[in-house]
Amino acid sequence: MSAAEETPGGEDVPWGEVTPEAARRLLVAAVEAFAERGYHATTTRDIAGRAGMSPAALYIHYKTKEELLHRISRIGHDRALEILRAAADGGGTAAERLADAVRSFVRWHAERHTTARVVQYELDALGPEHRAEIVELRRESDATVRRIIDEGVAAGEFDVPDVAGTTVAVLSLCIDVSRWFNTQGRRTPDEVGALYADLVLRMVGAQK
Amino acid sequence: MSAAEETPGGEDVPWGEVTPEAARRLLVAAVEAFAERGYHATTTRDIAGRAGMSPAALYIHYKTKEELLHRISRIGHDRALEILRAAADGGGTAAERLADAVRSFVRWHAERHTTARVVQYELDALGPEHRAEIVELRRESDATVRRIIDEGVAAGEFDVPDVAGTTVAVLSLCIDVSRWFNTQGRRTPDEVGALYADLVLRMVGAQK
DNA sequence: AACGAGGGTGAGCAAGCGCTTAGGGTCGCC
DNA sequence: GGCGACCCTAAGCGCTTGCTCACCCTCGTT
Repeated sequence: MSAAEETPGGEDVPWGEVTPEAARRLLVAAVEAFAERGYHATTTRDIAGRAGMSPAALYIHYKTKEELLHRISRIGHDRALEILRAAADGGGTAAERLADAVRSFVRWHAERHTTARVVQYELDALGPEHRAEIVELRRESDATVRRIIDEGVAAGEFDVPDVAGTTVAVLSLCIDVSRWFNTQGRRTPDEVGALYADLVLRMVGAQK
Repeated sequence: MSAAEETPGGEDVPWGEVTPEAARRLLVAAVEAFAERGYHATTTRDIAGRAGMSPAALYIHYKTKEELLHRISRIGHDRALEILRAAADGGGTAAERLADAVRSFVRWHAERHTTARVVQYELDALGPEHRAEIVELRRESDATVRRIIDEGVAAGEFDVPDVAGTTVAVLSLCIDVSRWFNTQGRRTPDEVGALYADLVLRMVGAQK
């Protein structure tokens, strides 16, 4: 059920669900290129070159450059939503679930910040139907976080005057990690996740 | 000293400092186009067309398309920094100054979200020297916010375990407003500014 | 009336784009 | 060992891109 396959060792293999191997190599190359230069500034020749293939090889596995972006975006959004739902459906108080959601969501946006950058910031490059499909997934992410906050308010754990606005702010804060996070930087994904979980608990007025 | 000229009536005229008028029309057209489609997806023909001119007219006023982006980015960053500094240098407690900074900074990112989107998200499209110049302005924005938080901690107003990390988070939160804010949406720039000022005060543990 | 300067245009160049097509090498399978 | 299925490539088509260039129109000045 997971969006990422696992090795016998047990760790995640990103893009493990993309087969055959040549198609996966192209997709990984596209993620890197899109993250570095943006979708429109990336050429199909560049993608194919990074995957060690000729420009024409791309079109054996994908109909268009936009289909590549869509596949990346779809898989990434599925994974992000899965992470949020796992936290929301976990046990514990609303504060614990919210902290858990933010921690794992932020960690993903930091660790996979190349993927996340494409997923979160290249939405407008998708065609209309593909964009609509992705927008729907985002709505579900929003609803998942909002539900946790709602429950925290109902339980008296949180003090939140504006649930809808706070939900947008929380998600926006987490997503933007993929823009500024740098692997060379001082903080690890775990540290950023912990910091952000703390900040978000403060935003919702959870008592420590 | 203001980055925006004023009419006799007193209200801001954005891009008022750009002359002559034809150059300003082109720049405004470029801001709209870049915000809608992104820098790389925008053609010089599109920019000139929006300004009611032929493609060649653009090159009378700007050497390259990149110079247009740089002018936009430079003016926008100057304005953003000016807003932050005005709040930081204003009177009152650290909490009042921080709330003021967030409120006006967010309001600008919401009101001028087309400009802000270009300014904040098209940094990578700049050439190396131009990018370096803009990165330096961002460092100054960061330092300005950090100073307010530092002072609040020193005065015992705030409780912030990680000042550097919290500064990044606060700026990131504000900047990302330009990505999701929609003029058609339910909230006014003022409302978002007020909400975010409240959220940020909670993040730094300011007592109400 | 002549003129020079500066802001504008129509046409188009060289390069690069997304994508297609004809064909070739390498398999497993009978 | 013959053969079709599957990947992949070299070459290139039609189009768009950023940008240029030769020319022109509209001024204020003399």
